[in-house]
Amino acid sequence: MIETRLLRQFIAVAEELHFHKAALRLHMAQPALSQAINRLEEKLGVALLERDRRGVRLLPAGAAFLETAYTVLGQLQQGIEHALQVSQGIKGTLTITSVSIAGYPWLLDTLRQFRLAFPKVQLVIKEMPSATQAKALIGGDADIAFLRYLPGQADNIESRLLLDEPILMALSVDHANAHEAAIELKDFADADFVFTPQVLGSGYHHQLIALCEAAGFYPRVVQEADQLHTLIGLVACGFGVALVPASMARSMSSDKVVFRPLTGVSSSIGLYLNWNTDNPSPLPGNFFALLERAL
Amino acid sequence: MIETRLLRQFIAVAEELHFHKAALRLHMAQPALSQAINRLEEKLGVALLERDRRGVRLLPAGAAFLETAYTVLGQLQQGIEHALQVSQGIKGTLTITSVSIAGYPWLLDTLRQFRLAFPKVQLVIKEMPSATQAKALIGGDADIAFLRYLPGQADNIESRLLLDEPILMALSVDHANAHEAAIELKDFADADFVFTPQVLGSGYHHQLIALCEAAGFYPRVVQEADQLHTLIGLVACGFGVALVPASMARSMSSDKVVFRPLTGVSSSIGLYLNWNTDNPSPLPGNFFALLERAL
DNA sequence: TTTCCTTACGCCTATCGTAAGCATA
DNA sequence: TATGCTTACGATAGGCGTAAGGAAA
Repeated sequence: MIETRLLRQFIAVAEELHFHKAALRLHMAQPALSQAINRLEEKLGVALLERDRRGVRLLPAGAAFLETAYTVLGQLQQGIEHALQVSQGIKGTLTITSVSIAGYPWLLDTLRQFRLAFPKVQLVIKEMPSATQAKALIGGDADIAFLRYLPGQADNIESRLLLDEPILMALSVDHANAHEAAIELKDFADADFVFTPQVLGSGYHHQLIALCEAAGFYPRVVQEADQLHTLIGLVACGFGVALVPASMARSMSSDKVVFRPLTGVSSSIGLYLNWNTDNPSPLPGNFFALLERAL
Repeated sequence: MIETRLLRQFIAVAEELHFHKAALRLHMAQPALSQAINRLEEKLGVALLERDRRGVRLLPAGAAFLETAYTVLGQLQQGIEHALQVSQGIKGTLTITSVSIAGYPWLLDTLRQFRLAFPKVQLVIKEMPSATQAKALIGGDADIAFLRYLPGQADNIESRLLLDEPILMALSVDHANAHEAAIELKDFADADFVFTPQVLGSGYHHQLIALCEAAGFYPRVVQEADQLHTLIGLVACGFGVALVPASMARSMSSDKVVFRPLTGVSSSIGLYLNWNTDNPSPLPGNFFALLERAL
């Protein structure tokens, strides 16, 4: 196969068009360079240079291969530098999954700071349900996950509770209870609920169901939707009421929906930061350092 | 420096994620491969792989460098094939210069056939005055030139007379002599002429002046223009008359201009095919083979 | 005779293979 | 004990240098 040493030797000869001068540049003896170029031509199966009394000239194939030599060596050099920067966390891709980000200004702020601090790092941000996030994290498709529950089992996943936020009842402004300052959950035993779907392993869904059961009823779900902001939309349209984290109230202000705290039940839901301890990338660490300051 | 052998060895390990299997693929002993990868990592100054009890895994820098290894080897392979095709005349660039091509259907036909026969060859066609063509040919900026005279001197330029065409007088249809079947040149001693400019070394211009002098006068030039078809335009507008090769009459039919043969003088002008015998490209030869059949 | 590339041939060192070492399950 | 990577060390061959060869001006 063609070694890069041969490419460098060919470049020297092609640029000097003089074996002796090229050999000087390469700090080697001229006959050895002749041999090297002969080897190269033999390996390629094409004559690259024409040598005669008038000197050395590039043949068309030689001119074409010179371009190749330049690009190959250039790309290799670039690749080396790229790999160095990746190892230092200057370049690379950081994939972050999260539940709806809009409710957490400190997270948006950290993302913005990260982009400023590491402009060459491509930030991939994916909003998805907690269960999907957990799979992505374990599968190596995500580096950092902001989700609703502790994934449990997998021993290479580490978690940290970032915050514990109250659960609010979202009501249409037209709802009978819309003007009460606080809500008694048990008053909603017969209400129509809109809910996120029950996905296997979705701690969020389970927590809300458990909350209702503690209040003495099992919620009647009239409509499901994946995204919390879709739920809010459904509430606004009068489909029913919804239980949502307090952060939603901050990000989804609407004149058709009101958010009311619950009384009589201990109702809160956590937001957990999760990461894979086997992930060898230095990028999550860099991100955590910025996150620490924003919290 | 990083040799391509190291790249291939790294690719094998990165794909197998198992030193022994990779060594088998490379037909070498496993310890030697360990050493090779260690050398690579040392040369790069970055760890590419993580080896421990659980096996071998790619570090982020390793994943990045794997991409580099693929592209570098791929580009090298492509470059080798490209050089081969260039040497065979399948790929490359063929630059042809010519006087106005429109009058020579066989030339257009050959160009079309060449494109069909060698679709990967980029045909560069430049129309320019003969003197400029000669310079381009000597300077290596053109491979083949169709021009009006023998460039002389330069001993690495070879010429061939392709055809010798009559010179016609172009007249406005309103001209007094427009309805004569043939023209006596000496009758135009006092006529207004439009002419190509006198460029140093332009045999074409000299030939036409000599023609007039043989008829006993020096033409009064009222307007100059570079391009023959511009001259015809000027004739149509009534600027004067012009002497042009017969091929122009074929390509520039106009109801405002008539072309008349000259009587009483031996008037013809050659079209010469010229090429540089030092040109190592196989493309001109391929072109000539097609040209031969079209003539 | 000088210039400049190639051929001939011996030497050297980078790379390889074999064998031993070491950690883990 | 088996697996799998590394270290140690002797063997080898690809590539280099010196010297001679050959063609042209």
